[in-house]
Amino acid sequence: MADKYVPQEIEPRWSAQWERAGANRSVVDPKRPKHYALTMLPYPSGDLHIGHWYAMTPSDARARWMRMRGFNVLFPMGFDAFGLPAENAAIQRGIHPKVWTYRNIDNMRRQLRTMGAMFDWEREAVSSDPEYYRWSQWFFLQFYQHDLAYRQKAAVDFCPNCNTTLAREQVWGEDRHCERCGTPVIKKELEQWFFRTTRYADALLDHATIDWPERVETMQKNWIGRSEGAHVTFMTEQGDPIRVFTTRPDTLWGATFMVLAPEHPLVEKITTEPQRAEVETYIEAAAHKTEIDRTAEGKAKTGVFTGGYAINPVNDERIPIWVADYVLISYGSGAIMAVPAHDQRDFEFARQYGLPIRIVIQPDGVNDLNPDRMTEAWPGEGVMVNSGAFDGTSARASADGTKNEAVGVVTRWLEQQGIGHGAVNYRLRDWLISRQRYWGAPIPIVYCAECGTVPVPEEDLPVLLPEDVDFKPTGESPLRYDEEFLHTTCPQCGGPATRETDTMDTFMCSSWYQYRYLSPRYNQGPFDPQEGAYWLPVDQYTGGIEHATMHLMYTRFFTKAMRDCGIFAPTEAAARALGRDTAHLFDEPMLALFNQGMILGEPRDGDLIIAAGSFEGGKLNAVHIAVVPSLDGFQPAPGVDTVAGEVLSRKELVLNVQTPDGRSVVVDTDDSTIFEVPGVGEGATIEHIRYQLDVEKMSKSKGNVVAPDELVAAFGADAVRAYLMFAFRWEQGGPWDSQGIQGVVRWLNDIWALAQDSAENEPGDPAAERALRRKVHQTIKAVEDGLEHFAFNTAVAALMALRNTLEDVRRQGRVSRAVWGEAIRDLLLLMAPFTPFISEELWHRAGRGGSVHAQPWPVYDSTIAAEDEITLVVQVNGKVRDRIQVPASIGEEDAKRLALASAAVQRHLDGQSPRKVIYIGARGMVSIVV
RNA sequence: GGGGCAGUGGCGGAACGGUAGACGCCGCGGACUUAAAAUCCGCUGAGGGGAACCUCGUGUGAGUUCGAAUCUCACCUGCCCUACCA
Repeated sequence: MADKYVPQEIEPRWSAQWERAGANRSVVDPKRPKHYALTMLPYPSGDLHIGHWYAMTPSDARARWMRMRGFNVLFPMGFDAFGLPAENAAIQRGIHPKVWTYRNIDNMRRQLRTMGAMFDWEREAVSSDPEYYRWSQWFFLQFYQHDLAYRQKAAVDFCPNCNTTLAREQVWGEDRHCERCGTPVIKKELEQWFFRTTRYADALLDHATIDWPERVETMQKNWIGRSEGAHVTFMTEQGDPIRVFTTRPDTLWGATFMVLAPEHPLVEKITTEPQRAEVETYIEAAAHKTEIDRTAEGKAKTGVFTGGYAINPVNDERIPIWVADYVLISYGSGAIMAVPAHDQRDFEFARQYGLPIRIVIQPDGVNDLNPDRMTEAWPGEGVMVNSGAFDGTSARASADGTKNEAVGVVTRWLEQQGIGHGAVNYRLRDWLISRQRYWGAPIPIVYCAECGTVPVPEEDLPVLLPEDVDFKPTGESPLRYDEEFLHTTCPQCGGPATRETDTMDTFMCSSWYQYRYLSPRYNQGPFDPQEGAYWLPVDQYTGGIEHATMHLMYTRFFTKAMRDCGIFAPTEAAARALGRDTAHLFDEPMLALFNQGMILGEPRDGDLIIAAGSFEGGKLNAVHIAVVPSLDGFQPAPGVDTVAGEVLSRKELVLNVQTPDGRSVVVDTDDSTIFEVPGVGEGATIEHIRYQLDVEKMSKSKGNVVAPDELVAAFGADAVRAYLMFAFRWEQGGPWDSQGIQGVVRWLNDIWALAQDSAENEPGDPAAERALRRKVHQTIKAVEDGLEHFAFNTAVAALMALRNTLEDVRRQGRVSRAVWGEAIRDLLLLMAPFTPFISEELWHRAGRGGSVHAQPWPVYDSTIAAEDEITLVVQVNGKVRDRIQVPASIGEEDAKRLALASAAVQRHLDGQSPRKVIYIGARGMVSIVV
């Protein structure tokens, strides 16, 4: 009889042993195929969350499996260590961001080690280390030299709570709130640094060479928002050009007015004196309106007439120019030609202000679209009318795939006339990387009165982040008030100069971490070309979907920009020397991507309570509240008002209680209310009352956080890993179920006993032995398929099923010691990626040499897995009517004969003769049609 | 408004167009125990029947097929993304 399975004893022992032996060290080995597995790096918030386990341990299982299959696997880990929470903690608790961050990293490193993941800690990278951000700064300089970084004054999104600017991608939702803190953003005119992501818009649209989820590709495509059309130049009466972008040049003859965005630079010039006051008031109001205000007004469009006019270049018509905030300065040129008959927004605006509507596309089958009676614009197909020489031109999709033939016809004409030309416009904007915060990598630029904007020379990097600063957020970078940091000398002329005081968006750091992992201490460049030549690119990336249009776009941009700056040149040369095909090797950072889902909080019932007090209106002012196990037999006491029911929610001192008849009653408490909660004793407070929780994200304030440390202490890391992989579809996630883990705990206990048992039944029964080996090989196949397709749940289920078989075999005791041992050996190998500790311990106890993790993966043999008897399923008119055990080798004739001979089948045939008999050998099925 | 994904037992979830509900949780019955926990055995989609067995059943309605959870169309519900994008 074996001792008890005590994961708390086994796991730390093997962790230490693996570390001593360097078991997870990955080194370049050109003789072996490489596999670079990567999971998104965590922010060091202080505590490892169950979500980290959910993201990382299945990735680890897959990486381990790849290693057992003979790949040289790199699976690194690090920390995305710059960012706002450190600064907020500093302000709230008076701890320096650096101290806070590195303390958290120490703790998380310890927690990560309990996971049993095959992280190669010698490759750990921390983005806030000077030796890391030195290279973040270096990349900035490379991009600056290649005209991929520029500084511009622009109306940028600013979060007044975080006191910093945000990239467009970090502004979320209808009310345009900050991605971090939820505060609605405002617009600010600031000089900021940008990366030219738009230069790569078309390249980023192309996902042909990568195997990424369709969902991510779609989100990126929508985000980039490519639209084809034309640029057309209108002239103001004063002779200033206004360039507009339109996807419908075929509707140019229907333009009855123009609209400029309030921020458009020409507004001031074209506004006439009588209109000036009104226009300025409107612009002022628009600038101060938040997005909430705008949507609160409903969809009603507002605007004012400038008094100015433009000439429509296609027909020389004089049309009024308006200002309206439905035209955005950030899209296209910030000016539009308005065609109310064929654009819904323009239509609404025209109706609002009584502007003319002219039909220029006549829909098919309608010969009289009337501008006075239309209730909405006609954006669809038809034929051009009221368009001079173009009348009669078809504005419909054509057979060759063109969406609208007239667009091409008109665009060619515009080009001949020199009025306009075909153009492509993108929704994507350049990436704003300046942040007015302290805890980030300083932008390596100095400003000199003589020389202007001067990049810091590479040899002067890193521009160190000073530690002794006052980092209260003011809306300007705290570095601005650090005199020592601010003042420097110009690298070009040696004269006095000031430093750029903004720091870089932390997405900059995480855009290239996959490269730093290769050689985190390398000091001749961001990464060692020798390492890169072997490991790059990342073969399998895993992480959440929430970064689809942020991190996952930035890192693709970064890699393409690095390639075009020549940064991969030495790596490419080294790769060629290794015999690798380098064509397109550095076009994309990650070849395959898989997104896992999220673990949600556990739904929970509220406490049942009986509250006594007095009613005031519909509200009970409670004097006494008792938590009870059941409301059965509850009788209201005479003389006092009582409420009995389940606590649905709590807001400070107020409870919302649902009574058994389904009513919901408000129960108010105060300091004098007495609480009686079983297990708490005297001094119970409202804090002890549990209320119902719906399924939602885990968060400390909701009290539904699952702490992995506690789970590991109670059940062991193997059980936590296996449960996370077993209980959910990985891509979907779901609510935590604290009872479900018992299933894997039982499984591991059973495995513990089985693996140390021996069958003393010599000689074994050949049929039973063949059956056992068959089941083992069927399991090999199932586990492989599961790992291959990220279906970890079915892989673990197959291993549990194998446990059930082994239990049966042990009970019946008909296999020899050798066959049993072989089954256990394969079982441990199959379990090793999922539950590395128990597998290693049992491997060791079985007296097998080396580490289970260094063994080759068992080879699946389909002949061993093949059944020698199958269940022949017989259908009559599509319904299963009989199941007959037959040899697997059965032929079509025999199967049909047996099927027709079946008593059950004969009964259902009811004397009729079959019209058709279908045999599906691969399915072991006969289908009889009457 | 636009785009995407998903609806299967009490629950998490399985099912190359071919035996629906693998595997597990919960629950129920039994064994062991002074008792409980743990463990072990059995049952566990719904309805009918003593039983063999029969009927119904994968959000709803149609269709394709010998055969549909799976494919097609329409609808309902939920979730996610996006949104004056010219």
